[in-house]
Amino acid sequence: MITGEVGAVDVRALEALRAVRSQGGVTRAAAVLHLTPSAVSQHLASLTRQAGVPLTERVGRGLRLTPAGLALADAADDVAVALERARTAVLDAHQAPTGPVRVSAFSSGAELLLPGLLTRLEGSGVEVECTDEDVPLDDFAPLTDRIDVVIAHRPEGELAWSAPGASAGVRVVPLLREPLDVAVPVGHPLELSARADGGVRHADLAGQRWIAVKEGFPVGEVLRAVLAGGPVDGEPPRVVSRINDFHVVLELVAARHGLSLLPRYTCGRHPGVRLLPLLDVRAGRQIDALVRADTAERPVVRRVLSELTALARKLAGA
Amino acid sequence: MITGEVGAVDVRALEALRAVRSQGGVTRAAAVLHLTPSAVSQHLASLTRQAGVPLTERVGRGLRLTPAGLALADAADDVAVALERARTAVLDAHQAPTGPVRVSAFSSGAELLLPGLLTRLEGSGVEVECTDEDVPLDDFAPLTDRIDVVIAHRPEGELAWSAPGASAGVRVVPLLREPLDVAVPVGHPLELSARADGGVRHADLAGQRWIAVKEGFPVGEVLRAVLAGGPVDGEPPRVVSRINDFHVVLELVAARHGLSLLPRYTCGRHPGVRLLPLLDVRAGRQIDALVRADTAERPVVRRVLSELTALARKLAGA
DNA sequence: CAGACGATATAGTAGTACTTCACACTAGGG
DNA sequence: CCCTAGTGTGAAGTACTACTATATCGTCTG
Repeated sequence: MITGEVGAVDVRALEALRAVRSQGGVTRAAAVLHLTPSAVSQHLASLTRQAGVPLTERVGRGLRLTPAGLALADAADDVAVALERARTAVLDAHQAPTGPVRVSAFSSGAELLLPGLLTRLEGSGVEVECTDEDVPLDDFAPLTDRIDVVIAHRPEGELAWSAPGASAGVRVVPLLREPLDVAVPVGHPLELSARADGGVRHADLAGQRWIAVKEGFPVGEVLRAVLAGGPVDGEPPRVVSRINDFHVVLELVAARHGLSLLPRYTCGRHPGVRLLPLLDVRAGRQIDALVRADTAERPVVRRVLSELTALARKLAGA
Repeated sequence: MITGEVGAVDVRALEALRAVRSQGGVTRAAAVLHLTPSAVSQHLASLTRQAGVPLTERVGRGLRLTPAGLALADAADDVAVALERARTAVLDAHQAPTGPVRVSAFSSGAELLLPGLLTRLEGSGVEVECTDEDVPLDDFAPLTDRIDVVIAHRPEGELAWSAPGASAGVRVVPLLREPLDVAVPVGHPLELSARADGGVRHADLAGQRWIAVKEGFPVGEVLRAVLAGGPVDGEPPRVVSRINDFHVVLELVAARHGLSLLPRYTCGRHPGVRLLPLLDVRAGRQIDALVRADTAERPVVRRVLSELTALARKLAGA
């Protein structure tokens, strides 16, 4: 027997491994687990000792899971799911799903979905605790360690949420697709030309000044893709501002400081701004709910998800 | 919040619940877990407290799982499987399957299969630890808590191993079917009549004296069923002895103390006994390997099982 | 080269998971 | 009938192990 340490693999150690994978480091993993980095490190050491194979490798001053570590983490996902199923099997079976659920959304998604969600769950015993979390694309998945249901958005078509392994064990529940329109101030030449046509075309966008979101944030790539459909009129498009809050963007557009690409349902009500559909380019964002596989087993969470999808269906239909 | 106890369900408590189900009691469960009954009882209490629903109910001076308890135990099976998968994922991945495996068989099955199994695994690094365990039909499944691979037999056709819940979480790997023949001493009238016919018929068995196995043991029911095909010649068949060891039975048959129903492959080599096939009644026993679902995930165990099935195929073909 | 930050190692501590022991209850016999 | 042998359960004690606190080492940044 070469195996230095025999005995059942510890579930908490597996939990630590999962956290390290999703958070990308011992320190942050420790944070979401409410532990000290030392404890997490010891868990990793214990697992590594049992495996005989290194599960982590140093990269810079940080840490990364080896292929073996990733494999074990995947297995750990199944363990977590099975455990949650066990708890659900009886522990919550006899009573209606109730209790606290942490839900987050990026700000415009929060406006769109959270009020309706709260209304639907009023008096149901489900206590939705809301947060707004607007983060770069790659940072959505790790949030699921702290937050049960993460409402996130991404440029449509992209696989996304497929980060190196950070999003393993995270389930993606598609909610709705929201088209992105060109936002122009009332009275803008494009508005007039669009009145006949029903929208604008790629070629119409020549020489405009644009307001985009900050680098790395979800919808930013879409604007770049639309404009890069070919240098418009030979002249490269200019991005004059980078603003994340759509309300600010709307005000800037209304004040004729530039155009922008904005989601239709969320931004369609500003009196000084018209949203003009893009006729020859397909532009949109996909809104998803991100849930960890084990979290998704909790009946309360399932309830919240079903309300969310129902709500989204209604919104997309209207 | 009514939930008195919050916090993750303990895997060891689930393990205890599983053992109580399969062993049918706290004391025996404690034995297979290498714990005291008190510890097991406390685990049950902990789970019950979290569930809010009683998981066990008293019956006589013993104990039985409630439906809720059975449901939770089923979920616990999945947890155990997931954990074993996790361990396998890495811990044993890099090395060929090796190590100790406990295998048991009922005595005649042991004769039939164990020598071949040991030969096939010679020098493979798999250390097969053999035991012979000949127990009543219902007691085979619980053995899987102490023994990795339990080779058992049952009257063919019966679902069997479907005891109240004791066999939940136990996988059945069919090995081979062995016909049961009528054993007669050489020179017996039936032997002569069978020479032309190729076997005996139900009607031929009138008025014979029979040697059966003890009450409750696997093949006993088959003899009863064969003879009960209708009172043979009006006269009810007489069972004069109850012997479990087939070698003893063979000696008794050879010494003309009665006939018996014996498995063909295992008992066909005695010089003083002829085995005559039953022509108009289908009689046989099914030989299976019983393995707990989580145990079956261990690579060494899978190796042993694959060798066993291969060996059985070869035997059935010959 | 400081200095900040990340992971890890060691020693100490607090909690918990078990055992031990004592008890309550049921079943079966003398 | 009581008595014994069996069952599961509860309370107190103990040993362990899972975590924290603290210190150290390595790596990137200004």
